[in-house]
Amino acid sequence: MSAIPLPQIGAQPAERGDAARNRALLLDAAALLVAERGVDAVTMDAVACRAGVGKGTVFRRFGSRAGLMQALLDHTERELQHAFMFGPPPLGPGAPPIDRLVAFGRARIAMVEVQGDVLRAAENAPEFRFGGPARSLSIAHVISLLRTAGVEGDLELLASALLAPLEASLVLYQVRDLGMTTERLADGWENLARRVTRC
Amino acid sequence: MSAIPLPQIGAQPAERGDAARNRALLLDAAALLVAERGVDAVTMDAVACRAGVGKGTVFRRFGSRAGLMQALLDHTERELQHAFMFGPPPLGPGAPPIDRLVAFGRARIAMVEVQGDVLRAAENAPEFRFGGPARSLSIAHVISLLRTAGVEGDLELLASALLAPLEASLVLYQVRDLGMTTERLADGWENLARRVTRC
DNA sequence: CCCCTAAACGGACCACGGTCCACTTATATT
DNA sequence: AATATAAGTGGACCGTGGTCCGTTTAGGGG
Repeated sequence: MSAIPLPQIGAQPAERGDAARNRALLLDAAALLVAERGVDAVTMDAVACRAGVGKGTVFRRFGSRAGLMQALLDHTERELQHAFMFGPPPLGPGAPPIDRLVAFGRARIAMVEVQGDVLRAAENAPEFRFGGPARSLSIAHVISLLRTAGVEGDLELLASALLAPLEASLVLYQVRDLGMTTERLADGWENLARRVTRC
Repeated sequence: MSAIPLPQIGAQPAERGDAARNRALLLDAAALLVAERGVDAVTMDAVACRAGVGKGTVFRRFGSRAGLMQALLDHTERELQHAFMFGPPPLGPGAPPIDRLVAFGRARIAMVEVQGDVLRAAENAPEFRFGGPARSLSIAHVISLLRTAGVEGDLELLASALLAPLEASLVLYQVRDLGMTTERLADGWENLARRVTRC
């Protein structure tokens, strides 16, 4: 009897070559569809067809439409994360926490401005929406900033409350249906953040 | 040539008798389904069947599933509106604006506690979600309270930001998936409201 | 009482998200 | 190279929300 394989510890058994290739193919197809026909055209069938694979494969790789959208955002999301963790001030370390917080809010609104539709589509995931890794990191970051700023109280809830008005669906509604500018939204959020962290 | 009918001015041409009867039938059926089998069992087909009408009728009356849910909430929603407009303090007029604001937040969280599922299902309406009458009234109310409290700045955005963390989907996630108690949420929201209106 | 018309009706139909499972294939082991 | 097996694949299938349109009916005016 040989030893149990145990390929990696603490990681999934690694993805098979064809699987990885198909993932890339699917992401390309999806991105292309978004670019040329809008997010509504990103149908699971359409993506599958365009990538030349079966529909089942799309679901196997991404779990759901929202999961696919999430994957589509992954790059941008990581960039933002990297920026506020290691990048230059005021977003990254080095600036006063409140300035970093404000910069963070502005960055997210800017992200909605450019990726709004995909972002909103990704929010339709009962499981990912609030518990996903991106969101969790954001929450943790905001909590940390609040703590550093000396804010007291239930920081977890305060962070949630600060993040809530940055949800893509709300921001898009305010911009597209109410005609608010993103500058106004950003200023409004800064106002909120400063009020919350004041005293 | 006779005068133009003009049944009502400023109102829709009035609903036909059978239409009104069917609306009631459908609402009953939907409420019953919610009560005995949960909100997920409230399928448009199921409601139609149970009410003894065709599916098309459900859509004609309520526009969409979210619209039906909205209608299901109408009574409770009106009650809350009445309470904060005409009811006793601290929710109604007579108490200091900040106390009224806090009471309002608590009331909404309580509403989520009891009608959460329906509320969340009603939120899935691209058009109703933020622009619906209930939401508009809430916004207006909060704006008015903020103004009375002497808060300055972009009150519309501030009100939005205060309402955002009260969204049913978020509250339900915090309660059911994170195990937070509604008391904690209510206290957290009070904390937020007081910080925002402070100074 | 009849007739006319706008409103309401119903259910066939469609598109899409998601599931399932019999079949194929990559890769590790020998 | 042969084999074993877990992973991957594809597309038929399903339920549901939503649309469409030919038919029915309420109810007011003559």
